[in-house]
Amino acid sequence: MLEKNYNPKDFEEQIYAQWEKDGDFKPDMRSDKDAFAIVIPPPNVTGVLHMGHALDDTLQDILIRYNRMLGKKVLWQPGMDHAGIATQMVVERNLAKEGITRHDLGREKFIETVWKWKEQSGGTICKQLRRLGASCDWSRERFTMDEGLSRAVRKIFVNLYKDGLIYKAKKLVNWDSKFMTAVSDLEVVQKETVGKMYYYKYPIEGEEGQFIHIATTRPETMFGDTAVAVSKENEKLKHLIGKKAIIPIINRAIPIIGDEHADPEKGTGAVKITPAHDFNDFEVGKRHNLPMINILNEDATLNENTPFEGMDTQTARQKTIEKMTELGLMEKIEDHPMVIPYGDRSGVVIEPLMTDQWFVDAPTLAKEAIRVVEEGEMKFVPTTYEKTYFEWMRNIQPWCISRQLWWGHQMPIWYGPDGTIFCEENEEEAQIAANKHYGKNVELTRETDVLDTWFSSGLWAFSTMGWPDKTEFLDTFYPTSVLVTGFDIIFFWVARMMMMSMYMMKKVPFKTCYIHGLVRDEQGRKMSKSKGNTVDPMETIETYGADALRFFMAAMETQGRDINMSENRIAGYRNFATKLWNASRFGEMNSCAPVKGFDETSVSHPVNKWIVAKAKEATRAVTANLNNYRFSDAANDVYQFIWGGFCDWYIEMIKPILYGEDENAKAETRATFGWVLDRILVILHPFMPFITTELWNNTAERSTKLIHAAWPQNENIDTKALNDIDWTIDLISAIRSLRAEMNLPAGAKLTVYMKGAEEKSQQHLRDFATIICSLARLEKIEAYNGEITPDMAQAVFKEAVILLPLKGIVDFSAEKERLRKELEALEKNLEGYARKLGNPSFVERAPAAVVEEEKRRQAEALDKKAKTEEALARIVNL
RNA sequence: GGGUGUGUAGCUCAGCGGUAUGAGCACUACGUUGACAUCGUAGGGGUCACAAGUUCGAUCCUUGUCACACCCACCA
Repeated sequence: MLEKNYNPKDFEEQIYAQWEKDGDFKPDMRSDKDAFAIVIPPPNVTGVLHMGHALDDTLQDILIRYNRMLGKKVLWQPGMDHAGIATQMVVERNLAKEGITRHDLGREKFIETVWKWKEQSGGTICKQLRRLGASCDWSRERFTMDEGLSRAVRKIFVNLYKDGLIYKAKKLVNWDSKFMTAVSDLEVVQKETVGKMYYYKYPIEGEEGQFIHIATTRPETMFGDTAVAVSKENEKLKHLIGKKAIIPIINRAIPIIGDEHADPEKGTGAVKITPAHDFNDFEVGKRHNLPMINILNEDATLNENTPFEGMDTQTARQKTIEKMTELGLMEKIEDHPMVIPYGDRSGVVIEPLMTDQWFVDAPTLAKEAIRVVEEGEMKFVPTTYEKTYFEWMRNIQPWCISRQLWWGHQMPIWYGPDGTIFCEENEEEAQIAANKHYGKNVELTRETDVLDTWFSSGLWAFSTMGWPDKTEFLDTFYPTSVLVTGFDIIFFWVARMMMMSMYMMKKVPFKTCYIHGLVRDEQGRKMSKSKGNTVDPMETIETYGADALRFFMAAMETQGRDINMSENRIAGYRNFATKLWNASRFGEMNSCAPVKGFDETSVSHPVNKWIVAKAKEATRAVTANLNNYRFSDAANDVYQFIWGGFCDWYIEMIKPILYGEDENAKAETRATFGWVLDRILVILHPFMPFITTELWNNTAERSTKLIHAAWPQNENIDTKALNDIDWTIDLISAIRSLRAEMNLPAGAKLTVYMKGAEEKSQQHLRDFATIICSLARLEKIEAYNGEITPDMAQAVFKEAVILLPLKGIVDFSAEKERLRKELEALEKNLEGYARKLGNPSFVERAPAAVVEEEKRRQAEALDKKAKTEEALARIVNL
C-alpha cells in the first residue's frame, strides 16, 4: 500500500543504500552492447556539494542511468582531487588554531597530518553525491594522490621530460607571496581598481639640471630598474638614447635605450624598465641584454637590493615617494584606472618574480589537442565552446607546473652533486642512472617542488582506469563517452586532459564534451559565499527531495545557458512528484497493475490505444532528446506526458470504464494502466530515480529492478489511435469552455446537442458519449437535427455546432461578445490567407504542400466564419 | 583592445524560414466528481530590442545599431 502522502524522506536514502549494497552501479561487463563511460570531474577533497555540482552530477547521472537502461556496459568513475593549495590551506588553518605552523611540523609530519585530515574530514561531498542519487561505481573510487595515480603521474612526467616537453627554466612567473609558490596564469585573477600614477624624474648623468620624466604605478620598483626606454620614433625624447639616467636615492646609473615598448602616446613617453618584476620589461630586458635585479623576497617584502629591506611593497612605495619628494624629483600623482593581479585562492597581490621553475611545453602538446577537435574526434556540445577552446589552445603559453608547496605530487627529479638532473620513475632508477653517469655511487637530492594539481587531474580519464597497466577497464572504457563540466573549467581541465591524453594515449580522453553554464541565484547573480546568496543543495533536498532538485536541474538545462535558481520551480517539481504519487495511488485503489504477458499492441478500447500510442510517442521524444543532450526538452516531454496526458486526460477518461459494468473493458484498462505507469517509471527514472523506484517496488512483484529495466527502443506508434481521442479531448474542452462562458454552475448536469456533424463525428459521439459526459459534466450528448431555438447557447466545433439548451431566460451578452471576438480573429486570419494566396509568387514559388495547407486553413476558417456568423445572427435576432 | 553570448507573456526562460495551440511561475474567475487543494476547470496577457537586406514569406538567415552578460589580454 502506498502512503497517502508523497514523502521523499521516507525512502530516498534507503533506496540509495540498497542500490549500493546490491552493486547496481557496477558496469555489467557481460553485456554485449557498447560501453558507455563518464569520469566524474573530481571534486576537491575539501569540497562540499554546491549547486554547480548538483547540476553537473545530475546531468551525468541522467546520462548514466539512461545508458544503463539501454543495456550498455556503463561506468561512472568517481573520485576526488587532492587539491594542492586548497587542502594545504585547510590543514594549515586547523594547525593555526593550535598555534602551529607547517614549518613547526616539518614536511614529512605535515603531509602525514594532511592524510589524516583526508581520512577523517575529507570527502564530505561523496556522501552528498549519494544523497543526490548519483549512481557512481563507488567501489572504483580513486584519489589523485593514491598509489596508482601517483605512479601514473611519475610515469607521464618522466616521458614528457625525456621527450623534452618538460623543462626547468629561470623565468619570470606569477608569485603568490601568501603561499610562497609560483602559480599558473590561470590561477591569477585580474581585478580592476583605481590606483595612482606617479610622475617623477630621473636626473641625466653628467648634465646638470637635465631630467628624464617617468610615469609609473609602482615607484618602489625603481631599485630594480636597469634601463629607461623611449621610442626611437619619439622626436622629443630620442636624443636621450645612449645617455644615462641616474636612479635617485641609490644613485645608480642606467642606460636610456630605444625600444618600441615605449609608446610616445602613453605616460611621459619614457618607461622605466624593471626586467625582474614586469612581464613586458622582462622582454625588453632580453632584447637589450639588461641585467635583472630582483628586489623582492619570497614573502613580497623588499630585499637587500633596496634601501627599504624588509618593508612590504605598500610601505616601501610611501617611503620612496617621500624620498623623491625630499629630493625635489616628485612631479605629480594622479588617479589611474588599473588592473591588479590577485591569487585566486590566496587573494593576495601576485608579483612577477624571477625563479627557477618547471614548465610543460604546452604549445607543442596543444597541436594534437587542437587537431582532434578540428577533425571532430572530440566534439563540444554546444559547439560554440569549440571557439573558446581553439582560441585558448592556439595562444597557449608554457605551463608552469612546479609549486613550492608540500601537499602534492613531488616531482620525480633528483639532482646529482653537481646539479645534474636525473628524471626517473623512482629513486632506485634515478640512483642507477646517476651512478652510471658519474661512474661511481653518488648521493642524490630530490627536487622539493610538487606539481600543479591540474597535472594529475589531466590524467584522470585514463589514470583512473588503471593506466599505465593494461587493464580490461582501460580497454573497454577508454576513450570515455562524454565529459560533463562547466565552461569555467575548459582551460583548467578540459584543455589539459586533451593535451595529456593525446600525448600519452594517442586517443581523445572523451568523444564528447558537454559544457553547461553556471547556477546563479534567483536574481541571476553569481552565487558566492561573500555575497551570502548561496543555496545549499542539501537543504533543498531536505525540503523538496532529491528528485525535485534533479528534475529542476534537468528541466532548466538548455544547452550551455546559465541557470537561475528558483525555489518556486523546485517546489513545482516536488508537486509533480506528488502528482505522480497520487496517480499511482489511484491505480492501486482501482486494482490497476501490470499484467504478465500483457501485449499493449492488442488493446481494443480507443482510450487505451490512445494512451499506449501517447506513451510511445513520449518515449521516442525523450530518447531523441537525451541522445542529443537536450535535457530540458527531454524533461519536459516526460513532464507533459505524465501530467498533461496521463493524469489530466487518461485517468479522467477511464473513470467511467473503471466504475462501469463492462468487465472486459475494465480488465483491459487496468492492465493498460499498469503498463503505462510502468512505462512512465522507466522513462522518468533517469530524472527522478527515487520516486520511480519506490513506485516500481510497490506496484507489483518485480523480477527486474527498475535501475536495470530495459529502455524501450524502435517502437511502432499507432498514430491513428491518437486522432479519435484527440477529437474527443477537443470537444470536451469546447464544451467546458462554453459552460464557463455561460457562467453555469460547475455542478449542473447539462444536455448538449451537436448539429451538422458528419457521420464520422456522429460515430465518435456515440462511441465516447460516456466519457464526454463524465468529463464535461453532462447528462447526455447527442446529434441533433432540429431547429436551433433561442434558449440554446452555441459554439462552433469543427464542422458542427455545439448547442447547449438552457432552461429559462439566459443572458446572451457574454456569448455575443465571445462570438464577436472570435469573428474578429477569424477575419484577421482570413485577411492573411487571402493576402498570401493572392500573391502569385507565393503560389508559384512556395512548396506545394505549404500552399495546400494554406488553402485548407482558409477553407476551414471560411467555414467557421460562416457558422459563427449564423450563430451570432440568431442571437442578435432574438 | 580581442572574442563569445543574450535581448520572445508581469517574472524566469523554451522554440521555430511558413498564422507564437509556447512552458513554468505569477495573475483573474469558478470549483463540482471517491488519486491529488503539493489539486481541478476556464480565462487575460506578446508590434518575438531597433533598422536595413536576402526570400514568395523573417521572431528565426545576413549586416548594422542599441542594451546587457561573460571570457581573454592590458599595472608606464
